Amino acid sequence: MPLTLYNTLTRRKETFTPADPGRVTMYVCGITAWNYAHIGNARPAVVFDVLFRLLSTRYPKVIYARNFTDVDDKINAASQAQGVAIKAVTDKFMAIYGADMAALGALPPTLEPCATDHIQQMIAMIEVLLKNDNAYAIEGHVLFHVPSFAGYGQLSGRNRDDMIAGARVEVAPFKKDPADFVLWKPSTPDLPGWDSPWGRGRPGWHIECSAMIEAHLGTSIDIHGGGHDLIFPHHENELAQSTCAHNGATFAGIWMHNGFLTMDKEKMSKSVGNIVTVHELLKDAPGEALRWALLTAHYRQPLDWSADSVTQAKRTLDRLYGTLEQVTAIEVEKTAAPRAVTEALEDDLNTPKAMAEIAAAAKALNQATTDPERARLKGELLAAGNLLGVLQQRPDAWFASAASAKSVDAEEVERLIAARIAARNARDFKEADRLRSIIADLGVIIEDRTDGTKWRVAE
RNA sequence: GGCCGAGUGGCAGAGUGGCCAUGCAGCGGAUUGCAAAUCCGCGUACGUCGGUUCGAUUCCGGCCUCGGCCUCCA
Repeated sequence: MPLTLYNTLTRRKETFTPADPGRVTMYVCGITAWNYAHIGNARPAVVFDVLFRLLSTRYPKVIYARNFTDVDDKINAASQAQGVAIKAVTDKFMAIYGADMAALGALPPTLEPCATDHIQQMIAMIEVLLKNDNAYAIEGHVLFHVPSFAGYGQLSGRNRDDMIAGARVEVAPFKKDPADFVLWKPSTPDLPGWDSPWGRGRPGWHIECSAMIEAHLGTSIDIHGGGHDLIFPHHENELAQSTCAHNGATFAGIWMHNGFLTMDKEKMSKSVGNIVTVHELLKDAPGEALRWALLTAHYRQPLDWSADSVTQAKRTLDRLYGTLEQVTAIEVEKTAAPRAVTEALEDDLNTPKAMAEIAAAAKALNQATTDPERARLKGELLAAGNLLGVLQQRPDAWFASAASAKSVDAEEVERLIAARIAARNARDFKEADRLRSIIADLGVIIEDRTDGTKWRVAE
């Protein structure tokens, strides 16, 4: 089945056809490294990780780049407030972000370029834009001249007049056009800056992505992704710059944007203050449960985050790992994921549908009566899980990590279970039930199976 | 004001012009010493008012409600 993806630019689903099937390119806007990432920041990382996994099963080489913005006013402010070097701030939060995303099961991207390593490329691109009359230098600034690009506004679906009418920012007096945006701006001695033909300065926000894409992926890329709020102005401006710098070449084949995470229906945002960081969430829940919760809604839909969504995700995974635990002894047969799962993902990453099919695969495994059947179905379930980036742990490791989140005295539980087994063997069921009731009071559920008594921590 | 989304059963959340989403929770049954796990089964779900249609949750239009972007933002 062909892979179809929704293209923000055309506002419809399109068949994905890479320019070069031997080298598929994807660029996703990452984060500004100034603080802990919140769970909303994690949504694109997880969503595009699923796409990365899916593409990797279809194409021999997929280059996935996710950038870090490491020069920015918020970073400067954090550096001054904390009295530490800028690089100390960015290094710290890039490392934390990497660890957090890894905990969420996101594979490392092929490339993670930093803005400050590409200043020369940015300057070079700005010079091209100046030469092409798409930009002008004035008072130490270089500005992109929006009217010079006829296609401006296509991506976000707005025209210039609307934008000017709705503008909430004061227009700098030296702008030729109110919509013009900064490519380069002067810097002060106390702030980071680089020498340039226009004096010591620093780049505008949008140019870094254009320059890094050109440097690492090429003039045109197959997929450009990011959060919905980046459509305007960030991606609109990137599109304008890159297209103009490359004489009209198509910048990105497909533009993809994930919807927002909300808290009580309101956008999760640091400025609103209704955020919960991945770092904090990981203290109470396995990363895999957070990942599952992030994928329960289609990526373009809004997703309301709550403690309950995590609990529910965890329970669902408990069930799936429970199914896998039952077949621990069965040797896996190497197979592809069930077609239904793959097809769901090929339809614009319909992860909820894929999850429904994973549930069906687990049910089939539970229903299986012969070992060869179990071996095959186990293989299918694991392959399906791998596409979504879940179910790859050993079941006992999953249950152990879930248990460790609560403080349960494992030795005490084991001792009580042994006592209960002795009571059962003596057919003293009254005593056995009394012991189980004590165990239950510890928050532990036990299961008598043919291969012995297992226990796990209740919610 | 301009542009763009969304409103589905107790909760989460897909999808479709006529038949089943799925998961969690709940109820009944099988199984179990009792449980748990698993399996089987159950619940008159589609914001509202009109229109198109043999038939609409699904298409069209009005309305209501909520959210997003237009400024840094995943």
